[in-house]
Amino acid sequence: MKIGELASATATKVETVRYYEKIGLLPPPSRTSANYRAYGNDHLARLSFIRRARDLGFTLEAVRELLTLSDDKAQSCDAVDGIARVHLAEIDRKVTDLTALRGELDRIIGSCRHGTVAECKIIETLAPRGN
Amino acid sequence: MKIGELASATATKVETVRYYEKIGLLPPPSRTSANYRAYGNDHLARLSFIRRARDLGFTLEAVRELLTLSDDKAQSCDAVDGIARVHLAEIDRKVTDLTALRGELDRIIGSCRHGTVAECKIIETLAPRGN
DNA sequence: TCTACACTCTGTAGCAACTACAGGGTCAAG
DNA sequence: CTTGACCCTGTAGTTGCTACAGAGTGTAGA
Repeated sequence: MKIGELASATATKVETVRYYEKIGLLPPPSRTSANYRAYGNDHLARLSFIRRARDLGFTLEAVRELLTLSDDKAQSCDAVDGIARVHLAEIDRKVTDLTALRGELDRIIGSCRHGTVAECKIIETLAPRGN
Repeated sequence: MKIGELASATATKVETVRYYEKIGLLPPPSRTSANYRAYGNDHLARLSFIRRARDLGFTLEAVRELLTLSDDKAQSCDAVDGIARVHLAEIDRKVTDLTALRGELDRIIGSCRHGTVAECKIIETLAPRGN
């Protein structure tokens, strides 16, 4: 499989595949005589794993750990569970923050009377001291 | 006012203040004989505005536009309102995405039976083809 | 007066996670 | 035999800072 095929099979850009190789997330494949990368099914599986984890919002560092863990089949699953739980907590924090932000922004926008900038409540809110 | 005072008055790092100057968000202040930056109240007001907008999640590009708009007091407030609404929509999108993500991650974590990695449902979910 | 320490200066490099070239080489179809 | 789609390497850009390095300055205490 050439890099373009691998990329489209995993909805990844070609540059991203090369990037993953460069940072050691995807092992370097063998090369054709023309120096093209030649991928096998193991690469496809690994890249699918990476993409799926990324889609779930895991950082590349977390993905790296998950990959390492998934290679040691005999080990306990708890480390995997731990990484996922930390990530879940992080998402919860972000949702909370964004929701609070959303509320404030909504309030500010609601105060807009569509007059001139001089009377603009949005600008006023941003510059509490009258600017 | 020296840069350190301005920075602590606005809960900003000194490097960030210099960065805002470099990208043209904060006008270059006059200098003391020792080449130290000397800020006035206008700088304080402008930096406060920037920080507040950043806290509300506006990008620096949006902040730049808001600053430009706030300088033209006679203009209509609608452009300001528009920027804020676009930003609100963006936040809504993020919250929606994160909430969906959260649900999926929660489901995955809930399926963990705390056995070995070989039977790990989390890993299995990430690598649909059995890895 | 000396000296220690906190502050300031410029300039550059680093972070995450890609993305986008530039400037070349390769391959298959028509 | 040429056109176009691919592939290669390497570097620089993105956002919004943050962290140095290596220098100068200002001030308070001994």
